[in-house]
Amino acid sequence: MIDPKLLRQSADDVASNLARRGFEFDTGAYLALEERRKGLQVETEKLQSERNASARNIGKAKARGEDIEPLLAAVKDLGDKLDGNEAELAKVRSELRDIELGLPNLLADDVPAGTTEDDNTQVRRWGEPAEFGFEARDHIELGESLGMLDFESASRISGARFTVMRGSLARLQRALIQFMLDTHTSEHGYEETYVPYLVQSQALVGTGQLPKFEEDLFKTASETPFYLIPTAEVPVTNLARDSILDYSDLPVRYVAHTPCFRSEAGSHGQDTRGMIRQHQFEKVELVQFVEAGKSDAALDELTGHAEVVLRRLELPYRTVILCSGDTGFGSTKTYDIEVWLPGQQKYREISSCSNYNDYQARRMQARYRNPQTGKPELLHTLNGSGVAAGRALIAVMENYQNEDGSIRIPSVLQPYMGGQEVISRGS
RNA sequence: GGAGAGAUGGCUGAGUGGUCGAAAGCGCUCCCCUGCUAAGGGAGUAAGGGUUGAUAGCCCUUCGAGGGUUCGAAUCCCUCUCUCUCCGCCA
Repeated sequence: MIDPKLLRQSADDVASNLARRGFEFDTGAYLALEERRKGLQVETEKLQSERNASARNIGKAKARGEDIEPLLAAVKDLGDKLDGNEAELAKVRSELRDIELGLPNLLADDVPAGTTEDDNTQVRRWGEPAEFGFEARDHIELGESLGMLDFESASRISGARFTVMRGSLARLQRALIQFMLDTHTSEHGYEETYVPYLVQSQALVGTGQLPKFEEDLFKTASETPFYLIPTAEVPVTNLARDSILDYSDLPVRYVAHTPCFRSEAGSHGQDTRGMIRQHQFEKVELVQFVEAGKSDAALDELTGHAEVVLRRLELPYRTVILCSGDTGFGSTKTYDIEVWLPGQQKYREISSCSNYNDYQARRMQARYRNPQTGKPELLHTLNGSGVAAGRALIAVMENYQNEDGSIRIPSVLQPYMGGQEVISRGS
């Protein structure tokens, strides 16, 4: 959520920033509603103040043993008037809130202009795509010929966009997850967390998926519905919800491995083959809470933490900064890390690292105490994939393939594979 | 699933219709005293919001959540959620 004070005072500045995303903010309608809110609130609070004063007087008079009937008569109409005002105010406030929750975050100044992902710009590149002396296969072909990737069974069980993995390949994904968690906890200072995979709507409002993107989520049919998390960002970031962190605890760094569930509504026809785009996938997520003013540096640092994983795995990648039109709803600035996939001859997203500034923190009242002023201030929240395990698995398969269809295991993963060096049919 | 108890400020914990946003203790901050790995004295110390040039005043809201009764509710009534204890069941 954008600071409502800023919206009131500088609505046009906000609108022109949001226009960079292609988002249209109707400032006139907002400000008119805001004027009504102001009038109603002042009026309502005045009435509340009157009610409180007279209630106190009645109490005192009663204590003195005086006749309170005249006093009661005097406040007779106050209650009804107040009820009406309060109801109207609540309505206006909720309309304002609906608008505010529907506004994306302000973009950072250095986000490049653009409309689609084609306008994202590369900020660095690492490694060189390997030359194979044969035609590189994609992960589907590799996995199926190894007998370890089974889309047929998956579709029989759950339909499209699911995967069944077997044997060493299933283990390899687990190895990747373990390796990533260990790297982030022991080298990058993250605390490992285990969090719920089912959350209530308020948590998703806090991180920004709701109310706007409900169609992307899976929802249970229970009486109070649960949503399946689309990313660990949701439960992990909500750890700071409604709390005031000690300054000395900052920066807070959490890492979590969770499955992620996405309906992929609206992406019909995209990546229908293979396990690039699934309803369920594994991801290791990095989350940071930092003090205001330190989130820019933290984003660079967090992105670097994700990149370390790919370097250790010796997977060629490039890092791009998302353009204004491609930056996510709540993000002020996002770096995507794209890994080289020989089977597609393309760089594909494997991590997305974003600075949310105080946008999520305001939605969930996540604060820290400023030691200078002693007052609570909104945290800045960041998150990024460190990295998506399913896609990392694809990247390893395709980049480490041999001509005979076997797959070498990256050396950093071998300890997690009981020393195994190659995955071949039957092993 | 059954029975019972509870939910109050950073923490512990009083408070059962009328200056209660809330005693006391702990913690924390500042000051004084003391001059030393201590103790003592004093003051302050919830959050959110509105108004405003203002982090000055003033005002509003909040004692798990949501309703209700009342001139007035932390206190009474209803619903819900959560926590704890015991029993049952269970990975």
